[in-house]
Amino acid sequence: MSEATNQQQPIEQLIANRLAKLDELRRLGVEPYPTRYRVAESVSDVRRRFAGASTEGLESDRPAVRLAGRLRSVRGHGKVSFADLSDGAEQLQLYLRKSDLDETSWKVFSLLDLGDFIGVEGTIFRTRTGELSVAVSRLEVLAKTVRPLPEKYHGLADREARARQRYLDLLSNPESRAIFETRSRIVSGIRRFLDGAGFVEVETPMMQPIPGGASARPFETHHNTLDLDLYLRIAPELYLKRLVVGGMERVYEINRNFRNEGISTRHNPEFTMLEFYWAYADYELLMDFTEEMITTVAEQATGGLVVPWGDRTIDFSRPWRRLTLRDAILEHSELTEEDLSSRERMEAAAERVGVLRISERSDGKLLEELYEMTAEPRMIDPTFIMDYPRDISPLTKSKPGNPEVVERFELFIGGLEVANAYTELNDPAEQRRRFEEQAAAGGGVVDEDFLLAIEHGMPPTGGEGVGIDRLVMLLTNQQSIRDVILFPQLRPRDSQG
RNA sequence: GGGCCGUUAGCUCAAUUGGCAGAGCAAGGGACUCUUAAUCCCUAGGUUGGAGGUUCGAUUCCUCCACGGCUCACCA
Repeated sequence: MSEATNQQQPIEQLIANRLAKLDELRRLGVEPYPTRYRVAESVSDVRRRFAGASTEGLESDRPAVRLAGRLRSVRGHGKVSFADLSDGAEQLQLYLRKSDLDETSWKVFSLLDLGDFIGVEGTIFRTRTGELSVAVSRLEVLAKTVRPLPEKYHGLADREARARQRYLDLLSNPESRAIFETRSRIVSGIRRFLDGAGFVEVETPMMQPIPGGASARPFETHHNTLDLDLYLRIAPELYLKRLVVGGMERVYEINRNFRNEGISTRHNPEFTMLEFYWAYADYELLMDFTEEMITTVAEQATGGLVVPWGDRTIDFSRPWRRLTLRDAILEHSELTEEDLSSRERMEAAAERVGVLRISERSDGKLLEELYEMTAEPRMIDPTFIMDYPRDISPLTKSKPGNPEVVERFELFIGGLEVANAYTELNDPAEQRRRFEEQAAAGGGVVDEDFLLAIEHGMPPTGGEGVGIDRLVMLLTNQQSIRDVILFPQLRPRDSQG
């Protein structure tokens, strides 16, 4: 047996060592995976409870605690040992003295490995150096860990492993855990804000017969019983508007969208979007509302309004700049009014700034491309870019007196598109013309069911989508969307290893 | 999908011009009753991502493949 063990690969040997201890525990009559171990408080709770307790106070009180957690490190000194117990968020030092423990507990301790879950009973005290610690009197195994964890000091650095085995990343990299805790605060902060403003949270179909509300390529699936092709939604927009028709004047949904496009530092095939619709609002009101919502959430999540972003900072302080798409181009590039004055001049300008496949782009798309190639990366502090071309905004109401420009804004922060909002088109005849225009240009089908809904009357409405993943990136200073999504899409690993 | 870069022990990282593949942590054995990246002594651990090629000799050079990172394209 031991000869065979020596032939094994290193990781197999490390596992064998742990399995041997597990067997030894069982021989001693100790169950390595007991059914339950109830505790009244966590390691973090105890740290908080005794944070201000003095050495002398603890010495006289000797408060008893019962705790469970994962063993993260051990510093042995012969007949005494120090160890760190973690609840995933915080650690507490354990102090184990052979003379203070029953024989089984001391023996069990010697059979532990880093990463094992244990339960301890003991009293709280401070060591000579002032470290809050538990003088352990009783110790139990709660779950044996049979594989070694990443190294304690450097944690897990390999980016692939961090994404594939997120549990190891969370365990060994506190910064990573902090990102996802902040993400949770952002999402709950948004819910609190919208609930407080009288919005109702709803859930609309993920599987749609016609993928609408955006123009990305959808993922396709099929329902067998109905023998029906379905698409994972690329946006919830057209369903949320049906709810506005139905009298839900303030609705929102925070959920996944799916787009079958490329993967990049700012795109994941499934991503989280907030969409909200507000009857009798328009895009100007939405700008005010968005400033308030995001500054509120940013402050809750980060504690301030000026946050680091790479080697720069983002200042979320209000008011945020608002400028039209045209003005943004003129202000942030060498281009002039002249360059935007005709199709020919725009094409020449597009050529100069490096836009590709110019001839395939509509006039409106060309203008947006010019913006993206010049001004967009420079929008670091929050900026509303308003008044988009009609032909790239088929669900948006035109500006009064100017049918070629629509009441639409996008919000840019840190060079990222974070939100997209419109004064919603609610004229069913005009909506039909826009759908037909899109269809003729190869951009999807006319959604008759949606038209049927708004023919029953949709009030004037403002609607907005906010990319939650990107907002989290901005508020946690992460340059890749993969680092703010727990399980980003990756290629399956070759099973051959 | 294209271009560039990367992949070395369980983890974090070294390795000169193509010349015996190393360290720290973790692991195993030993010492140690206030340490905290504990310390000290000893031991073991490698198909250098995979498959080919060049060479007396390949972690190193070449080709292909896998996965990842960055970037470009796609994403009204």
